[in-house]
Amino acid sequence: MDDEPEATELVEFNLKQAGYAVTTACDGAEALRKAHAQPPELIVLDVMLPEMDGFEVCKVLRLDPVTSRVPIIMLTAKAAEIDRVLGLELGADDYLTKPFSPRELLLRIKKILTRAVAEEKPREQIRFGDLTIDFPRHVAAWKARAIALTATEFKLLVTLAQRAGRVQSRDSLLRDVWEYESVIDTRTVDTHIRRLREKLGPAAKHLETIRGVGYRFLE
Amino acid sequence: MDDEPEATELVEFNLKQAGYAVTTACDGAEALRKAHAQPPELIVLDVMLPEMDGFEVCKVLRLDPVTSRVPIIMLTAKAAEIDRVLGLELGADDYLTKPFSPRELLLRIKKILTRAVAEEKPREQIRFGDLTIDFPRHVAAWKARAIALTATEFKLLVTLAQRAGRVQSRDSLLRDVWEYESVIDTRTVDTHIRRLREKLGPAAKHLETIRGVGYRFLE
DNA sequence: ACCGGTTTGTCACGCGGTTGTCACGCAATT
DNA sequence: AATTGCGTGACAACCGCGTGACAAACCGGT
Repeated sequence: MDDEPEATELVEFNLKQAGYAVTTACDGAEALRKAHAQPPELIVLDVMLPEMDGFEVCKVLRLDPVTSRVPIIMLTAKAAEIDRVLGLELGADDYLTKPFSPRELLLRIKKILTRAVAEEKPREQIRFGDLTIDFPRHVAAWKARAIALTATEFKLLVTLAQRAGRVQSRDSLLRDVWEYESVIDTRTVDTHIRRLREKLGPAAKHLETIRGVGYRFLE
Repeated sequence: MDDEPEATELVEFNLKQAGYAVTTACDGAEALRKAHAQPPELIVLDVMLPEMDGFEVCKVLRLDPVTSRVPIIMLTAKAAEIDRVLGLELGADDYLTKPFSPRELLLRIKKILTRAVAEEKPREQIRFGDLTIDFPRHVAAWKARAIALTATEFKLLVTLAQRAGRVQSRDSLLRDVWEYESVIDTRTVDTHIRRLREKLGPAAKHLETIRGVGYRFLE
């Protein structure tokens, strides 16, 4: 998905050469439509797009449950934008600054895809010591003893645990857990973290506060 | 690295003329040895080589972690080979078909080198000897031992480390770390540098003061 | 539709760590 | 020797976060 036709073709050619199945789109709306209809394993997204820019596309892709977990590699012209791209405001998985070599892009794609399949398995059920989180059953447990959590609390826990080790800002948590109702106070996150900690009891040690930044799930 | 001595000399002469430091090799094995011992910034590689051909050399260079990220320009006689050269199998960054002009070669080299420095930054985890800085985890560590830093201190460290080797004035640090315009005293930077040094302990040797100018992160 | 209990978002308050500032003294530069 | 620049210690204001409380929204059962 790119604005310059020849750049799109170059990427397409190299990816197909490498054995990947490729679908292209020449603007953001088309990209969103195709991605929703048939979610790909990975998305290469240019920031510079006609009409809707790559940032917007990225946000929408993350909001749509169908595509929210698809890895995204962003192509950007300015190095100054990387903080926005990776800083979980957008939540891209990787990025490249233009101009880039096809080889570099292939390396990134390979890396992300192997990581994705490695993470695919334990996604249904995550374990951290005595803490178990069963995603499909919607149950969290401490030493085989179930912990009664509300929907929001569970979603918050899952969101933190899935990105274990990585700091999540309040804004990014609001996006992922509350699916962006932008009118919500960031302090609301605090309250739910507190309730989570109360209910988790001893397992609350996994929930770490990074002052001035956000929260982190400690492994 | 070429098979015909006079062609090698021609390339070598032109590159040195342009101010590059050049090392040559007259066969594949020698090229690999030299490249591994002292990885260059860029490799110009002829396909036609005695014993091991350029394709083989290219593959081995890519497999060796020491040289896997070094850009490669391949010199080839046949236009038909370019797909193989640029594709995933070999992963060269660019190519030239013989005969070519020295000027053309210089242009390609320049383009790739400027691209390489632009791509150097995208790292979410930086290492300098025993000092590790993990951006998404928001953790700095010395010899695998975490260092407790506040939000501002961490941001200051990251800003300095990302531009390692380059001096940063107090004003530019204020802009990058504190983000808003300087309603803040420049001496405030000193205090935070001090606190950083205290907490970094032995790793503080990376933080250098350039009197009258600013601060620099030493590698 | 009604009602009780639960869930959820918001607010005010207070503590404690963080942060910006200043004065002082030393070191380097002139 | 004078001057400029930086490190150091101390301190006060501030801000971010945890906490308790509360009301609105929600949900399931009758």
